[in-house]
Amino acid sequence: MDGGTTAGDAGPPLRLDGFPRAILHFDGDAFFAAVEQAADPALRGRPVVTGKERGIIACASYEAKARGVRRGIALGEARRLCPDLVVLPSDYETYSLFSQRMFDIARRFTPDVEAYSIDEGFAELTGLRRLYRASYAEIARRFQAAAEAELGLTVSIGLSLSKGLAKLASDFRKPRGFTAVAGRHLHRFLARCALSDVWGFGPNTVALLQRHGLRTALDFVRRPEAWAGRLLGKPGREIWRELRGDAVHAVQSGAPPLQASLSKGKTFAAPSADRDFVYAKLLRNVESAFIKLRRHGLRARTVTVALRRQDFGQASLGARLTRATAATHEAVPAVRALFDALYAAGVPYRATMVLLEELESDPMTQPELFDDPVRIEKMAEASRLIDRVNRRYGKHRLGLGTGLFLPMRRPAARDAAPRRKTDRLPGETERRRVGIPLLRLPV
DNA sequence: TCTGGGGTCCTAGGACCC
DNA sequence: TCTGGGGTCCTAGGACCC
Repeated sequence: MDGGTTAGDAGPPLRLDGFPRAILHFDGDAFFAAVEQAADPALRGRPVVTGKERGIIACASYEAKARGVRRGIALGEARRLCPDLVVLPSDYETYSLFSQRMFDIARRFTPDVEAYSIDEGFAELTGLRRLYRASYAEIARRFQAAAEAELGLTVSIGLSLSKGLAKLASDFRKPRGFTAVAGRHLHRFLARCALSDVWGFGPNTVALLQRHGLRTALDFVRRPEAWAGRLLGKPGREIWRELRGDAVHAVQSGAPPLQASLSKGKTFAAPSADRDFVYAKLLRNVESAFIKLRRHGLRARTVTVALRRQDFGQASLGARLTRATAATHEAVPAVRALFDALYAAGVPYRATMVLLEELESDPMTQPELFDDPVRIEKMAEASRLIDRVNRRYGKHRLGLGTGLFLPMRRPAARDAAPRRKTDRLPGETERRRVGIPLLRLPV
C-alpha cells in the first residue's frame, strides 16, 4: 500500500496468477456539490447540497458532511442540522459537462478509459510505464493533479491489479485519496477492508458471509474459490478472483451498449387497496415511461407491470407486443390485461411500476405488413402533440382518458379469485402468453 | 436508513420438446 | 396411457449498483 499506515501482519501474501496489471479507478469527491463549487467560487468552503427539486439530499459537499448532512436525508432535517446550508437544484447538464472533461483528461493518458458512471471511471494503465518513463503510481498521481488543476475539484484514486481492487482502493481514503495496492501488500490491504466495502457485496451477501464467520475481505479470499462459487454463484466467484488480483473484468472503453430497459415507478404517499386508484397510478407511470422512451428516440417491444405491496413483496408480469412501439396507446390494452392478472382485491399496494424492454432505436416506426401506415403515423403524431402540450403546460396535463378516475368495468370473476404468478395453474402461462400479445389497436 | 428511483445481471424453476 | 431423462427457452424475482 502506498500512503496507508502499516497494518499488522495478516499472513503470507496471496499467490497471484496471471499477468500483473495496473488498473486505475478514479472517483470525483462529492461530485455534484463539487461541480457547483467549481462553477461558482462564492460557494467554495461553504456547506452545499444538491437535490432541492426532490426534497432529499442527492449530494452533500464535505463541508456539509462535516455538519452531519448526508445523502438521502430530508431537506428539512438537513437545514436543521446546518442552518447556513446552501441548497441547490440538480443541474445535470453542468455535471455531465464536468464529467466529460474528467474523462477527457483521463483519455490523454490512455485511450482505454471506461466511463462507469457520471462521477467515476476506470483506466487501463498496464504497459504505459515505458511510454511515460514513470511508475504506475506516478502516472496515476499526474492524472489526479491534472484533474484537480483543470476542473477545480478533487478526485480519489485507487490503483491495483483488477477493477474490483482498484475500486476498493479508491474508497479506502477520501476525499483526495490516493491508495495504490501492489500484489505483495494485498493481504494487508484486504485485512483492513470490511466485507461491506467490497464492490458487489450488498447487505444480504454480507449477512450471509458473516453467518459463516467471515469479517474482512481477507477472510473471504482465504476460503477456497469453489466455496465462494457454491455459496454466491458466478458473481461471488468473480469477486473472489478479482480480490485476489485476477482481472476478470476488463476495462470497457468502447461505446456503452444501447440501453436495455427503461422503467418508471412511483411510491404512493399512502398505501392503497383501491383498484381504480392503483390502476390510475400505474397508467400515469406508463405515460411517463413512454414520454421518456420517445425522448430517447426508442421504441419498446415488451411491457412488464409490477405491483408492490405494503409488505414490500412484489409481483410482476410481462407481455410482448405485436410490434415495437413508441405510442402509449398501443401498450395500454396489454397493461390493462397484466394489471387484471396481477391485482388482488383487498391487498394494500404501495407502488406501481412499468418496465419497457427489448428497446430499439429509430423513432420511425416500421409498419408491420398488415398495419395501416396512415393510422400509425396519426398515432405517432398524437403522441408528439401530447408531449408538446405537456412540455409547455406541465407533465400529465394532457394524457390518456384512462389515466383519470373513470368508472371501470370490474370483472367480478377475477376479483373473486385473484391469482398471481406464484400460484398459477399449470398451463395458464401459455394462455396468457398467447392471449395478451396479440393486440390490434382500435382506430 | 424502516425503504426513492432507475438501471444491470444472474438464477431457479416451469414449460416445452425430443 | 403412464413414466422418465435431458436440453433449451422463457420468465419472475432477487441482489446489487449509482
